[in-house]
Amino acid sequence: MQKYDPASIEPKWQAAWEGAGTFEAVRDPSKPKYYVLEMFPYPSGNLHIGHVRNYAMGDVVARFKRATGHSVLHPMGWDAFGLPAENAAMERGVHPEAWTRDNIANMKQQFGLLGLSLDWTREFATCDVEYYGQQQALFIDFLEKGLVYRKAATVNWDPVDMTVLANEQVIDGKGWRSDAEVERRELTQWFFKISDFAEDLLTAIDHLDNWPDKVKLMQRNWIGKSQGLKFGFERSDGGDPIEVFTTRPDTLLGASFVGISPDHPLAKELEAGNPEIAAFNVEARKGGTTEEAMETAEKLGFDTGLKVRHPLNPDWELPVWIANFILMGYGTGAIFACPAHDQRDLDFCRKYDLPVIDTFFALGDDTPVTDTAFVPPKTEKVRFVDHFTGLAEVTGQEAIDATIAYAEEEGWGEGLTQFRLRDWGLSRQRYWGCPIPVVYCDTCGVVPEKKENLPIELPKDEGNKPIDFSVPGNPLDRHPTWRHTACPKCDGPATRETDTMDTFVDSSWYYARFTAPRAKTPTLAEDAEYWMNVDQYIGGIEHAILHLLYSRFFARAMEVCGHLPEAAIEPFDALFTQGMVTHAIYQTESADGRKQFHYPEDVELRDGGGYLKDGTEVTIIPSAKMSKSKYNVVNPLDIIGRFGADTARWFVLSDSPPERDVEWTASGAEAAFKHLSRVWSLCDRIDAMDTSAPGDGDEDLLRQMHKTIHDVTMGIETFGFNAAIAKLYAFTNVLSKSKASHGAQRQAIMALAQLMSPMTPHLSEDIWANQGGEGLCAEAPWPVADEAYLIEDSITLPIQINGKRRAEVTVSKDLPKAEIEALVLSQDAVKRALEDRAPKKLIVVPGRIVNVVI
RNA sequence: GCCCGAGUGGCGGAAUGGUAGACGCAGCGGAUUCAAAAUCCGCCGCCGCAAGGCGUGAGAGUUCGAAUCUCUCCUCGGGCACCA
Repeated sequence: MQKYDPASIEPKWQAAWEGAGTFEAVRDPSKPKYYVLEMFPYPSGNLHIGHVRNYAMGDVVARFKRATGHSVLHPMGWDAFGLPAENAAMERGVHPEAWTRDNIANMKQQFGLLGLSLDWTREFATCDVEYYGQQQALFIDFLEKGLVYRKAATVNWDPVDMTVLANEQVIDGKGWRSDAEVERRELTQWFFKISDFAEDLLTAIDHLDNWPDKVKLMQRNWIGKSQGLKFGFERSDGGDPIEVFTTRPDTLLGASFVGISPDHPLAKELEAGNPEIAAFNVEARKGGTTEEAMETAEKLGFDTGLKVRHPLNPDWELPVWIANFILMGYGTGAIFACPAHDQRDLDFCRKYDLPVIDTFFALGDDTPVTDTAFVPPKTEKVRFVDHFTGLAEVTGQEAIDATIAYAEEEGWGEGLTQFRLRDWGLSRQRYWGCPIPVVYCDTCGVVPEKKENLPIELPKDEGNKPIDFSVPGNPLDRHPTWRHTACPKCDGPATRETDTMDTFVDSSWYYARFTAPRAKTPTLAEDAEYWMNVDQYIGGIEHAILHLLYSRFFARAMEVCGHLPEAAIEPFDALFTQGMVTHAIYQTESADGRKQFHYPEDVELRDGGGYLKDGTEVTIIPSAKMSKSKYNVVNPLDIIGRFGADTARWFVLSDSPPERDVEWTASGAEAAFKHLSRVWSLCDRIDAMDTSAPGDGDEDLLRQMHKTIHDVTMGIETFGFNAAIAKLYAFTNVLSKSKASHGAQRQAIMALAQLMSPMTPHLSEDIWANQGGEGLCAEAPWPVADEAYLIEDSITLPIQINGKRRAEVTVSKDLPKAEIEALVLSQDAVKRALEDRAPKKLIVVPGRIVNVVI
């Protein structure tokens, strides 16, 4: 008897698939197409167990669709620009490109071990000049259509390193390297006009039927459509009015002060003549630019001494404050504060001792606001204290509408639809990204590069020397020659834009590029028509908002420029967001209270606890995100080396539902391997069987087989991979105990191999060949369940008494209701419970359950 | 701070209004073995000798019937625009 040996099986079948070109996507008009895409990886250099899960899922779909007669596109590429390459360059003195290319080579080799059904002929990296050159062409088209523009935006500025920081490089408000307090600073930057599509991006969500509700909700909230009032506060000193937008104009009578951002033009104007204000603004600009940092930072304010007039009462003056929690890039960069009905404003007013005026009360409760603001609900009735609209009991929405109508009538404000969605700032002051193809000319101003001059390549060095990444700042900026060029318009001397593009730009259209990866234009109409849209997109929930929204915007913008057909403006028909692979953390604490982490291989698990070799008990923190510093990272290569790729694939797909996190356990992986060995050795048994006599159990086995075909097919179609695998386990148990004939068993084994093949393709291929299957299992059509076997003649009905299961009865499937009722009432358990009384009610749900109500 | 999601045996989970705990792990008993590993067979929510009772984070509600729907609370996780 042979042993299951994945190390010999897996390379063999990988070579067979490659030789046959099984996974190359071809446009075949005779078949329905299916485009399955997993979010492409960042080439960190090493395959992570999370990758195995993500790509195993996509591969299940791809292989299943291939088997069910589709022409499948399942490509792979690399999201290769980004910060980690520059960090590596800084730390190790390697060039970002060299580092990235090495990583890609490593990861590609590791991906190869997994036996994924990928079309590698379409591979590209976003740092390939052939890719980012086309991205530059897109940028120029967008610019011509008015979809890109420049404006000032806030960045994190490290005053010591004199460099822009990514949010991730800001730790507790300080620069990660310098430890200096980060400031917010304004730079002129490029923006995509995603706000042009805000309404469409929002309403189109309604038609994304195969997206998770969770993601759709997050996108809706992100776009954040709101109706409000825009109006100006007249300044008492006669200066320009301060424009304000509010979604709660109904609380206007509770106004306490007018607040402006430290970056508001007025704040800057005041700064010039008042050193105190200048000093405050510097202080207020400290801290990161994230919404979280803004919202949780300690609230700081400065009374400018200016006054404005309340629009509803010219005699009522409000002070103007500068406040650090007001963001310039949001609305008009100025607000009116209503402390009684907004918690943030309330906190601020309590701190600076500003008045709090109640204008709403909950019905039946006139307690004035103290420490908790009362936000008037929009749809429930509340008591509106001031009666200028003539309404006493109104909903928040009615009050809002009445106030807007009043403002418009009186001519001091206008109703406005505002989106939370801000335009997408794409400029990055970094080297390792796609250069923005724009030139600045003293005579002609901002000029897009001519398309024939594309691609604008990143310089590999600093002219005469290698780029030194340890020097802060952008190497493109200090490059001796790169930025100097001729104006595309007047041919006079000009300078290039030295900012590069956000890496989100790279990933916003790669799915379209996969349809024609070698084209001399961003896309090719014929290929885009055939392959788009992505039928199934799979990736992490962490991309629920930005990447997916940007991609939806890009598809629309590309359609405007003629790079995608109109049908492809919503690029992902179905989306699946998978969970993480987690692993327990093993931790001990030293005498001084310092935490120490331990590698899983150093911990012995017994009696429900974990112990080190010297007997010390470790604390086990289950299901933690894998992190190198916590010593709980599982290397998939170790697993593949020990058990093979099929085991790794089988394990990450079993146990947990795919959208949820799965915890990696060594015992789980081992169990997966044991199971696959068991399936593999079932073949031996068959060969030893008598071939002639049909067995007694044939009917039973075939019934189970068809049920399993049905259940597993359903499971794969609905992303219930864990449930499908459970059915396969159950069927394996049935099969291994079956006394059915050789013929029936052989049929069952072939079906089992095929049903497992999306998950364990190598093993299945081997069984297929051993049992004399025709051609490759990967190219064989999917088995179809015979309906005749799925219908049971008799069914077991559970009997509930008052909703609790107390007995059961087996009846023929078309027994009339009256006879079922009689049968139920004759049951001992039912008689006992009834004690000669008649039941109050008898509910018979045909084919499901009976409930006796007493 | 704001937004979103998840809580079911010792553990991962199944069941999306109809028999709670499928399937797997761990554990227990047995077979095989000189012995062990591997393999195979069986048991396995909790309390109880049993009959029976209890049981899906907590509390309430809707329903003949709730893990599933509604409300309140608790705990954990994710996202928040320059990480990808």
